[in-house]
Amino acid sequence: MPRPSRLPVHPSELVLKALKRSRKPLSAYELLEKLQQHGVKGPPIVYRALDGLMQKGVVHKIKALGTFVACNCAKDHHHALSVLTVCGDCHNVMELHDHAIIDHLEDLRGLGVPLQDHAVIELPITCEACAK
Amino acid sequence: MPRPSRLPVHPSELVLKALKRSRKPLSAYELLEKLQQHGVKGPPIVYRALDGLMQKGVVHKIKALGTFVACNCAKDHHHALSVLTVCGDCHNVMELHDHAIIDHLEDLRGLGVPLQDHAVIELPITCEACAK
DNA sequence: AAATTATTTGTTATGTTATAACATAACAGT
DNA sequence: ACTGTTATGTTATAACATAACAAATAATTT
Repeated sequence: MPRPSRLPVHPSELVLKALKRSRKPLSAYELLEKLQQHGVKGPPIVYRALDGLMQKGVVHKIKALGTFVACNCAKDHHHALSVLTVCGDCHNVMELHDHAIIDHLEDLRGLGVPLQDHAVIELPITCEACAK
Repeated sequence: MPRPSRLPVHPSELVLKALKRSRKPLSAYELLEKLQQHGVKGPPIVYRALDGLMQKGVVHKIKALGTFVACNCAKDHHHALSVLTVCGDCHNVMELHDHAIIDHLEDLRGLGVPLQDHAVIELPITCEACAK
């Protein structure tokens, strides 16, 4: 039996690039499908890559949908908090960078809510397009 | 009003009671297991009951955990917004009834965020016990 | 450098959460 | 009681996630 070969490119690079190319959030299995052509074989590889990227804060999980997005912040720009809107109708996701909003949510700490560092807050909305 | 069911008791009653009895959020499959003795046979019955209860606003889904809780508000007390804290460590969930916090989150609308009616906002926290 | 150990990466199998698809029973209006 | 509609029951499967193990790389000791 031939020895199994390692992947030519590191999984987390592949995953991050795929997420950046995608305009919408992707599920782990959508990522897997896309990356199979690059030799990625199973879910654990994708999930481990996602875990690492989430710890670095460059990828967020959308819990409402079970999908993942690349953070589209400027590279060296670290929020204490990430804020995502999720439309309940069309499931579109947007990351908000408006500091008025981010700071407003940070203010919850002052009201006694011990928010996690680098917390990701999902706001269930009805987007303008779906409101009509 | 739900329609009579072939089961001795209507599924949504069974589900709601089970959730109220439980001190912690339950998954649909935990509910199923508990309710099998009452004749509930499959996941869809549980999920449909949960959907109905969520529409009425008496049950919330914790998306971060894939579990469900009974709203412990006063019966006739309807929030425009529900706020849950979820500890990332111990996964404890609490529903907040502090109006300072609820109103603060409502204020997001004034900042241009078209929050859904009866939106459920999950706040990722580290609870006091786990902070140590 | 070789041997030892720890860590990471790859793979298989399985666990968990949720819904599709279809069948049947209850109600409303005729 | 027939028929259309909707709620409910059932089976099967889709979608999401991780446990457990194997193999390879990296780090550490000798």
